[in-house]
Formats: sequence, C-alpha cells, structure tokens
Amino acid sequence: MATGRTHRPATRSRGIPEATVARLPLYLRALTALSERSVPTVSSEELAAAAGVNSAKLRKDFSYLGSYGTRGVGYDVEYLVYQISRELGLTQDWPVVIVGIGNLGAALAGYGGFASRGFRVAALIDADPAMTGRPVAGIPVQHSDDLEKIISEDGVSIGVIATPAGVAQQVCDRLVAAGVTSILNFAPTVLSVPDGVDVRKVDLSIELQILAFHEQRKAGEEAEAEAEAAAGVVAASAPGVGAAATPGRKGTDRKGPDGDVPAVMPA
Amino acid sequence: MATGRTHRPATRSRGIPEATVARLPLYLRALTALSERSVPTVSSEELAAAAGVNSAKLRKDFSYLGSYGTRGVGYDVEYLVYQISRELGLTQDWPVVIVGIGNLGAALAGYGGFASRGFRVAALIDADPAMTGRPVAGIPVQHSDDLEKIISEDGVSIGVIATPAGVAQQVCDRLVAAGVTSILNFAPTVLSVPDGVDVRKVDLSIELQILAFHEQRKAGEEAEAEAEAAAGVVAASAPGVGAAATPGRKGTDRKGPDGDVPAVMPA
DNA sequence: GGATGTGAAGTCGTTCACAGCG
DNA sequence: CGCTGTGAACGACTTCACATCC
Repeated sequence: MATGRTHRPATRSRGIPEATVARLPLYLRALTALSERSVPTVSSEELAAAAGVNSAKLRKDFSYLGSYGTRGVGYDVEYLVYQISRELGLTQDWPVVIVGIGNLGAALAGYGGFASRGFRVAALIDADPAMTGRPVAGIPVQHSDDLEKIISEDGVSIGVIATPAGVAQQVCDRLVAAGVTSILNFAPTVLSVPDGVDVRKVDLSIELQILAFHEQRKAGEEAEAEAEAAAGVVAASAPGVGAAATPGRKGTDRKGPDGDVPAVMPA
Repeated sequence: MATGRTHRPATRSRGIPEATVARLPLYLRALTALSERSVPTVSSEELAAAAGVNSAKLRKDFSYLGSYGTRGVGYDVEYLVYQISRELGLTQDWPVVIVGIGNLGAALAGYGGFASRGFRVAALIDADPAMTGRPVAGIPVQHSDDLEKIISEDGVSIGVIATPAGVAQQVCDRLVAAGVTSILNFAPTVLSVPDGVDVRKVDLSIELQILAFHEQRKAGEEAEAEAEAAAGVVAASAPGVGAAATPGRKGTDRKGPDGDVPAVMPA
C-alpha cells in the first residue's frame, strides 16, 4: 500500500508489524477510558474486549513492544498508556496542516480527536482568496500561496489533503517539496510520492462500496437457488454506474464465473 | 483447480477474498476515469498503475471475478466497469441514512462521492430539536424520534453514524433493531452488533496516529545510535496524553524490547 | 508477439495451546 | 492457580514466473 514499508532487514526488535501498529491506537483509546475511570490494571481478556479484538492477538501485539504485563495479574493501565503513547510517537506534539477547507476540511479542523492526541492544527490552507483570513474552528484560513512558508516555518511534517481530486496531486507535490513526509489523503485519487514519504488514504465512498458488496451478498443468501436465474435479471435492469449508462450489448460471448450474463457497458 | 469456468465449486460470488473486495472500488474508479476519456481497453499494467497497485495483484484479483480479459490485448474498459459495479452491488441503488448532523455529518451529507456511486442519502437524522427541519445539503434534517419509521419506510439497510462517541452504541442498536444491516461508523468507539450485521469504521485520529508512528521512526533512522539515549530524554519531556496521567510507576525493573528506559509518565 | 490467468512459492498475520512466572 | 508471553500450526494475501491463448 502506501509506500510499502521498507523491507529493512529488520534491525533487532525494531520490527513491529504494520497490523500491530494499526491496532495500537485502538488499545490506547480503550486504555485511556479505563484510566479515566481510575482502573489500575486490566487483563488481556478485558482489554481485548474493550478494544474489539481477541485476547491472543492483543497479547501477541504487546509482545512486540516488550514485556509490560505481570503474569497472573494483567497490565498496569497507566504504564501501558504511556508505553503505547511513546511507541506511537504521541509523547511529542505534531503540527499538522489541513489543505482544502471545504465542508470536509472544515469538519476536520473542528474535530476534537486530533488535539486530544497530541496533534495540533498548525494551519488551514485554501486556494480560494475569499476564504483567506476567515476563521474556521477558530483558526484563520491562509492562502495556498504561502504553503511553503507555513510548512517550513512551523516545521510541519504531516499534511492532510481535503481538496477536490483534481488538485490533490499538485498539492501533494508542493507539500512534499516543502518538507512534509506524511500525508493523510481524503481526496479520491491515487497520490504518487517519492520514497520515504508515507501516504494513508481515507475514502468514504470506498467504505460504502465495500458495505454494499456484503449487503448484496446477504440478500442473495436467502435465495440461494435463485441466484443463477437472478444474475440475468439483474443485468437486464442495470441502472449504470459511471457517467453515461445506456445498455446495449454486442454479440460476443463473455464467460463469467459460471452462469454469468455477458451484458456490456454501453458507451 | 479446473481450468477456465468451473461449474459448481470455487468461483461463485462467494470466495472473493476480502482484500480483493477492498480493492475493487479502486479499480472501478480508475476504470471510470478511463471510460470518461473513451479509452476502449487497458492492460493490467496500465490499469494497475492508475489504481496504485502492482499488475500481478490486479490480475489475480480479476481472476476471482472471472475471465474478463483478452490475452495479448487487455481488458475492455466498459465491460469491466459494468462487471465490477455489478459485483459490488452498485447496479442497484442503496438508500443510506446519516445519523448525527454535526460538522462531519453535514460534510458527509454534501459529499459528492456518494451519489455518484449509487448511494442515495435517504435521510439525515439528528437528536437536536433545533436541527429538525433545517435543510443540510438540500435535505431536511429529521428528528431521531422518527428513526425507526424512516428506516422501515425507505427500506434502508445502510446507516452512517456520525454522532458523538457517547451515543453511538445506542444509535447503532436502534438502527439494527429497525432493520439496518450495514453500518459505517465515524464515532471513535467499538460498536457491538449481532451476527449478520457488518460494521466498518473510519477513525480520523487513528490514521494520524499511524502516520505519527512512521514519522517518528523516520526521524530516528538518521540518528540510529542516538536512539537509545533519546528514549530517556523523550520520556522526560512527555506532555501527557490521556486526561489524568499520573504515572507513579513502582520501582520494578521493566524490560523493553532492548535498551528500554523504565522511565515513567511525568505528571 | 504480447498480455492474461494461475499454480507454486513466499510473506505476513492470526490463532492455538501451553510453558513459564508471579 | 491465573494470566502473560510465545513457539508452532494455520490461514490469508502477495509475488513470482510461466504456460496458455488470442
């Protein structure tokens, strides 16, 4: 995915699996909640339940960090909060810029989850001159002409892109050129970046499409036998997804998985 | 396994790996762009580049759907758009409700990427009476008292939760009880749902935390040798992550991965 | 010739089950 | 005894490399 992790010959124990890293924030959240309730210790079983994973996975994950538990007892909540925070780099604070202050950008600017985790919104940047100077979530929007200056002056290394897809790559290039090395991309485009820069993407419509896939399968499960016949019907009533959609099929035979219908997307 | 099309086994709609399903929307997006430029065919190499994956993976992914390419030529763009759309269930339209019309909910309501993919925002729901009737993105907000009625009348099976974390589980329970079987959760909580209900979560702060992890590691890579000493320094200047962070670690020796420092969270 | 489709090999991640320790 | 920490089995996904077919 995003700039596949370097296949470093894994120096010593510095090889925490990606999958584990992705779950650390989850554990941290659960632990923080426990901490607020002044719970002193948790077992892997309890914590796993709170984080929504199974306990074997959790123990394995923690084993990559070190031996932070006590056999027969469990984990010290405060201590673990600190260790995970440190591992994630949250013990320092990260200035972040958000580029593209539309609906989504504005929502992100006001999102409380950032500040509470050591992320500080250092600047909001938008290309629209009409936005310049206007405060969003208490922070004045700056014009994108000043992007490079803002990045370097604040020592920003993390950028959030919430622009339209069409300009996302340019914005990305400028961010990278100015020194940003981690990007969170909300624009529905594939960004290409040089080695050493990490990109993570969040695509709202992709998530819905994945849900739709499973949803469709559920519907078909009740009528297993009818599935075969249904395939033909569905194709015939296809509404079309892309821009222009007008059925029409040339005579070639296409072979699907099995009883598939050879219909084609029209021009 | 049998070559080409089998009759009964494997290749039904079943058996498509999750990882593949998650990439189908990516391919679809790239294909749609090609379609708009009236490109008739693509090779796996070209399409893979456009989607940001490697070509072997793409071909393997497509092989789960069927044999939709032509050797020596590539894939028919229009045909593939249709096949993937159908596989994802996008040839039908999915009414969606968004619950929690704050900053984020409002941004989602206005997000163009939904409508363009066969998702229709059937209703916006919020618990605040002051919001009721007010139009957001052209759709009037309805009060959450009517949640059940809205779901059942519109036959909604997909719900988006954009409420504060505190009420997300209750909202989820009501959605499920009313018939929703797929949920996209933006609230930073683990939702528990009965079997048969799918939940996908999008957590903005988690993504940033993952980036921070890698960012921190990049910084440490340049000064490999200093890493050891740095751990102590970092700990000393830890700003504190949770709410109440009162460490107070007992004097026991804790062993980290390697030369870990047993320092503790400062007050 | 040229690109697909796919076994086989390789890598990564999860789960099991139990030894080890408090 | 209870719970962590972990080798080993297992399973899922990725990559390789090439036979296959247009």
